[in-house]
This record gives sequence, C-alpha cells and structure tokens, in this order.
Amino acid sequence: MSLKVYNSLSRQKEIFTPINAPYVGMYVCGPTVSGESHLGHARPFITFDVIYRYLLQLGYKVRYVRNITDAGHFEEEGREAEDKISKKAVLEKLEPMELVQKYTNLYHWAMSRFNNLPPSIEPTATGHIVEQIEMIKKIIADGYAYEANGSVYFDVEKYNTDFSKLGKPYGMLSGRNLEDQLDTTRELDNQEEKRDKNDFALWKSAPPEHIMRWNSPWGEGFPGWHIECSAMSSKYLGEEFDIHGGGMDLQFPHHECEIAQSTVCNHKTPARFWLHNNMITIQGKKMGKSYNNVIKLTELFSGDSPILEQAYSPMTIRFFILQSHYRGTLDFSNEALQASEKALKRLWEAYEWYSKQIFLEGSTASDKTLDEKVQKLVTEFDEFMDDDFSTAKVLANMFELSSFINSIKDKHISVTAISSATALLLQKQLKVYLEDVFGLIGERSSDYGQLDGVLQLLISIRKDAKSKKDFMTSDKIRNELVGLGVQLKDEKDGGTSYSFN
RNA sequence: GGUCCUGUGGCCGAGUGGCUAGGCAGAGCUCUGCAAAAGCUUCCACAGCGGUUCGAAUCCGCUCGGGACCUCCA
Repeated sequence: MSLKVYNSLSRQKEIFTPINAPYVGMYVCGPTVSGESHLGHARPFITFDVIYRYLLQLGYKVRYVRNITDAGHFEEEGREAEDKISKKAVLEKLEPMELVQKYTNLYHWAMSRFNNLPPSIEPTATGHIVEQIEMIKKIIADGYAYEANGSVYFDVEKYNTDFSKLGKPYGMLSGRNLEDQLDTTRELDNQEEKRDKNDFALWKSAPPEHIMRWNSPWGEGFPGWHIECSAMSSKYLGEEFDIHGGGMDLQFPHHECEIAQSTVCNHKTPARFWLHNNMITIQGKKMGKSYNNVIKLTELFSGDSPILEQAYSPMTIRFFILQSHYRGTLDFSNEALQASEKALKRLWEAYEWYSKQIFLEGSTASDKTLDEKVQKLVTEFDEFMDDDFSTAKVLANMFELSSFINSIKDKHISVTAISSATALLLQKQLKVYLEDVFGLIGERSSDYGQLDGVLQLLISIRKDAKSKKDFMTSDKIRNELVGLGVQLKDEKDGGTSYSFN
C-alpha cells in the first residue's frame, strides 16, 4: 500500500516518494495579512493540515513551511503601484507593522480554533528581504531579469525560449503557452517599463508615499509578489523539495512564476508534487474579495452576518470541508453547514461512547460476517487516505461504523458479535483518524467539570421527581435545560445522559 | 477570445464501466410516562441527445447549463 497524490504538474495521480525519506519538505502558501481571513481561506489551511497530519501518521518526518505575506502585493499592477498593506494602514491610521500584527494574531487565533497544527516554520516576507534581493541579483546575473527605473522585471520570453528546450516552458504547471497569452491579452496602461506584457515584477521601486520600503541595489522599494515564496522555500526546504501546496487560484500566475524564478536560480523545478485545493463557492460562485461574497471567520464563529442563519463552530466547518474531496469545489449554504453540524454530533457521540468501552482481549466473534465487515470498513480508512486523501470516503465508512456502535449501545447487537481484536482495532483507528489525522476535537466549555457537577445534580433531582411520577417537575428541568442548550436523554439502562446542542 | 473544470435524488456531497457511498431533510415502525436520541425499514438520481460496449453516472461526440484561470485572490 502506498500513498498516491494528484500532482497538478503531471495532471495525474502519482505514487508519493520523498526525495530523502523519511524526510518530507512541504511548502504551503500562507495568508496575506492585510485583512481578515474568510471561509475560503480556511480550506487550504485545513486541507494541508490534514495532509501534514497524515504524512506524520505515515511516519514521515515533515518540515512544514507556511509563510506569512506581510509585505503586501500590488493593488493593480501597471496602474497604481501601491502596496495593499500600506494603503490600508493609512486609512486606518495604523503603522503598517501594527496592522500586520493585528491580522497575524487574528489568523493564528482562527488557525488554533480550527485545531490546525502550527507549521514547523512560519517565515515572514519582511523577515527575508535580504534573501529575496540575493535571489533577484542572481536572476539578473544569469540574464533573465532586467532593471527599469528602479524596478526589476523577470524576462518571461527569454526564459520560455531557453527552458522550453529543456522541456520546462513557462506555463508548464497551469497548462498554458505563451503564444496564447500574447494573442489574447487586452491592453494595460503604463506598461512601458516592461519589455513584454508577460514579464512580472521581482522588485518594485517605491513611490514617495509608500511606507513599506527597503534599500536595494536598485534603489528603495519592495519585493514583487512571487519572489518571497521562492526565496523562503529554497532557504528552508532546499533547491528541490517534495510538496508545494496552495489554492487553485494561485496556480497561475503565482506558482508558475515561482517555478520560473527557482528554475533560473537552482536549475531545478522547486517542488516535485504540486497540490492544489479547489475553491469554496457560495451560490455556485467562488468566494472571494472581488465578488464581495466573503464570510469572515469571525462572522462564521459568531453567526454575526446577514447571510448566516446561525453561528457555526470551527469543528463544524472543519468537518464540512473534510466531507468533500479537496480538489472539488465545495458550495457553502446554511443548509449544508447545518447538516454537517448534526452529522458531526452524531458521529462524535458514537465515537466518545465507544472509546469508553473496555474490551477483554482474546474473545472471538460470534458473528463472523459482521466481524469481517467491521474490519473491512476500518482497514479502508488507510486505503482511502492513500488515494489522494479521500477524507469523504473515510467519513462515510465511519458513519456506517457509528450505526454499528449505536446498535451495540442500544443492545440490538451483542458486544461479542465481533472479536475483541476487531473491537480494539476499531477503537484505536477511530481515535487515530478522528483526532490525530482529521484533527477533530470535542467541543466542551473550559469549566466543564463544574458544569458537569451541576448537571448531575439536576439529573438526580429529576430522577427523584420521575420516580414519584411528578412529571411536571421532571419535564420542567428537561425543557428549561433545552432552552439553555443542554439536551437530556433517558438511556435504556435507566441512566440519563446529556449533550450540548 | 484563449486555457481548463464541471452538471449525481428536496439539499450537500462520494463515485475506479457490471455489485445502486455517506450525511441532512421526508415517511413508517420499535423503544419511551411523554420527549430526545438511537435502531430498523422506506421514498427520491445520475442535464439532454447520439455513439462505443454483452453492460455506461462512469468512455467518446454533440447540444444546453454552471464555474475557474487568463488582473490581487486560498
């Protein structure tokens, strides 16, 4: 059994083999901290967190690098060479770095609520200006970039001509060729600095009002959009590393430019496997700033948005994302999120109950067929994950298993129907997958211990009332707790359990 | 205009040519003082039209619809 992943570069599933097993280098494009993260941003970070966790689970020693873009990009290239971050800073009367800090903190807060593991290294663009300048110098020295009025541009045409001969044309990742680009572009203003429309900026001269600026051999300015990822990935992962991830919308031009820059500097395509997650849509349209249809994560968690019928917890969103395959689009709707919320609750309750059961070793299965079925469902977890991280299929199996678990709980199926070995395997694999690989956690308030005491007291009072057939009192306790978000359930064994809605 | 993806039941979503994922919602039953939850059963499907095949949701073609990238974008 071996892991297969879909490589955007080859457009097919390939067996994943690290360059230097057991070490794996993975780079994922992180956020631009010029604003709040929204639901769309959550997808790559959750997707690649699960990929990271799965690689760790397989025993790889992974260095996971995810950058923070805090140097800003151009608002609209060629027209207004303005830094997004410094522009907003002026509007909000904040220091650029204060703004960057604010949104970085918010981003980290959201990541931890999603229970995403922190990356091994989280480099910032502003912390690597020197490396970026060095890289640009090298590209100029090799003849693939030129200076114009204090800015530096990458010569795409020359790169394409030279590297096409080596089988590495510009556009190899996104599957487009330069001729098509030339034929179909519309006119842009103020392009005179560039020799060719396809050229992209490596270094941009800073206009006087620009706050974020650094000294360089070409004058004061700031780095272009693509160079930071090339500089930081090669610094921390080497000239050639295993996995490069990001959203599909970064494939062109961002990742294409990264490939060009790194290939010139290191004579190697930087990453072997390029993984791209698809977009989250809303009413069929991509969620994105330009469409004005984003739902910020803070809104999602609080329910504070006209689009939202209620708040959705981070785990509901995580589960929602895991229920689809990462390369397909995923459509947001209240209905879909509510379905995920209920589904997760059901799954989690079955899991928690089963994980508390104690199985004696050495017992055999009284129902061989059922035993085999359970075993099959559990062993398929690995097969599905190995098939390009098919989390949705694993979850489907888990739901079948939770029906089985609930049947044992309700005593429709005997505990001894399956062997203790199978039961222990199920118990172990549920934990491994739900908690370690999928990164799901139970959602409990911090003062849970105290609350539990109070609830047990109420349950006990209600039990007394019930035994005296005082249903007025017992129903009052149960109904008012529902109003507070606590659901009491009278179990078959005479006990009473509760869950938070 | 160029490049590419996609169209699955009321909704969300898996689907490697043959054995109809799964979730939510709906219906019935069981359990229950009543609930809630759970279990069992059940309804509802592969955009349309051709073709290949013994057999197609899955492959091919056309038509219609939706979307992405080509500009900052996860």
